[in-house]
Amino acid sequence: MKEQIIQLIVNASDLDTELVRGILEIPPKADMGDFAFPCFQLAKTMRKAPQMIAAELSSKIEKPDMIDRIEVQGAYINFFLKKELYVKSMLDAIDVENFGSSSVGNGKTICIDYSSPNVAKNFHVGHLRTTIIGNSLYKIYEKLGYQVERINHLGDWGTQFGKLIVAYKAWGSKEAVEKDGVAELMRLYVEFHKAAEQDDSLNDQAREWFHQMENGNEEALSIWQWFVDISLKEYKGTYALLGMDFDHYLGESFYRDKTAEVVNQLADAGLLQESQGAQIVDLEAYDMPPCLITKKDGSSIYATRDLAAIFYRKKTWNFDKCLYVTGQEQKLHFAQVFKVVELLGNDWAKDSLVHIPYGLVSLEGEKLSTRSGNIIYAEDILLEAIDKVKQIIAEKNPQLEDKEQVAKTVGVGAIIFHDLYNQRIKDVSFKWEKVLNFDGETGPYVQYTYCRCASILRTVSYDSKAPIDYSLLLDEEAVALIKEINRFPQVVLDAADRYEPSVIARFAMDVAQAFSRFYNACRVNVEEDALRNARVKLVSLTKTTLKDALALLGIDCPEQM
RNA sequence: GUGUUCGUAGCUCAGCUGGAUAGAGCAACGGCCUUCUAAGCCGUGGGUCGGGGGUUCGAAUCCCUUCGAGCACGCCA
Repeated sequence: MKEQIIQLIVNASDLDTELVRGILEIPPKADMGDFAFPCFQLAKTMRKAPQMIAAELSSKIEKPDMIDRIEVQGAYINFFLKKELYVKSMLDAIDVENFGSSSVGNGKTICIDYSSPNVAKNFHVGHLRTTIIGNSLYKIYEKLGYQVERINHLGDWGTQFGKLIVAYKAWGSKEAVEKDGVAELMRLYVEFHKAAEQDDSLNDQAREWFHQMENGNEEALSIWQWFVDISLKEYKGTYALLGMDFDHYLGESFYRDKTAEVVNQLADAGLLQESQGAQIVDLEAYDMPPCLITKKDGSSIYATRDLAAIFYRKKTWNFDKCLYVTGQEQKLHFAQVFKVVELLGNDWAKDSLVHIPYGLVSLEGEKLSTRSGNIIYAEDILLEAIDKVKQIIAEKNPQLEDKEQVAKTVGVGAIIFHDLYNQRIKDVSFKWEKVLNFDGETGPYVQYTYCRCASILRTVSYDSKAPIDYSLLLDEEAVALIKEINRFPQVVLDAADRYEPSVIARFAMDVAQAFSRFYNACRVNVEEDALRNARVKLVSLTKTTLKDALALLGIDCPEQM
């Protein structure tokens, strides 16, 4: 219908079709019409007051049957469509099976590097963000037809393992590590740092053990592997709770035999310079500090391993894009690494390597830090949320079946939604009372709305094959809901373009709010068959849209709660 | 110091590829459960869009400047 209006204006004005398409907009409020054509920017070329242009242009437009009326308000020409036809055209355009899907990504591959926790360290609120954002981007791109490779680039290599081995040998035991897992490894790590402050020789021992690891020392590697396995087991428990998974666990250790080639390439290309004993790539020409490639002792650093990973991924999956979901504090690091890739003659680096930063998580205004005890584990948050949901169920819906499963779906959904509802770049101040609030703009609200839809479809009898009389869906609330739902395909594309899951979360909220208004204003279970069938159709469409939208965030919907 | 991100209602945030009286939620107050789940709906109050310039017919939105906050800036990742 938009196209038809564009055509009407073009016919009446001799304006360029694309120009008209660009100007035509949807008014901020329903009582201003369904489409609006502001004439301000035509004033310059037509050398007339915009109000006059609007008046003259509107008088030249031949009003077809689909339009109820055309009104001029100032410089705006407002088009009011015949609601019945508009509603029908919107609903007909929706292919329920593939609503929101697209083929724009067909034949293209996207690698997403996310979550990537540091092995032997606890999985806290901050890690939750990259995991949840990355997972949502995966769902969004999959919806658009892309082949997506989910990569967990574990921090499983480096000097810290030398430290851990020293600490384990000095103060640890097999039993304690097996019993307490990552928590015990963290304790050993902290213990090491305390002791190293007094005795610097411990640092030398640690470096020596890491050196042994790099040289393939069996004892060192078997302890390291054990620590990795223990950590991974815990992380996978958290992933399972979140309902998330990866296609590849390829940590930094995977690239340890692939960094030498990168260094050689850089040397051959004449990009390496020695500086204070280290090897660097100078990036002054690009207004950036130098990128450190090898330390003065010759060993590789994270930039080197990131470079090796990029080339490995390009070779293995020939990605069209490779996304990095990490904190915004790493912005400079990725800018440097991407530039180095480009300087090696890889033109694709410019468009296909993308850092997706997110804001810092603080705890009640204070920085997260293990040492001061300012730390909250991801799993604890999820379990607290689930527990809170159980309490609410006991209070509001004690006869509910499947209480455990519902509590998990709603509790985890609340945490994920809370994390994705705002723009990812915003810093987050973690507050329990916010996270555990399930009223208003929250995941449980959207899920609750979904349950209301499900409940109607369960209890109301209707004929799913009966033809729908669209003239019965003209209540203000119904039209508003249909307009909202209709945005879904564009919303998914916008979210992908901006790498911004919050766009989807906001959309889910808008649909849920529009439905709640419809629900309160329009009863579905009415006597008249035709009206009941029409409204059920809308409820059913709302239900699948909410489910699909939440699925793009990584959130499930219970049928009852 | 340099770079970068952010600054919108008491709080948390939408809106930012320029357009009609700046929108939600939370908190406060007042209504709505004998009919589809009240984790809901309706209403009231609450804003110099950090400040100042500029571009424009039009700026929360673009540019400059200034103030404030976070983050980064070589051998951690």
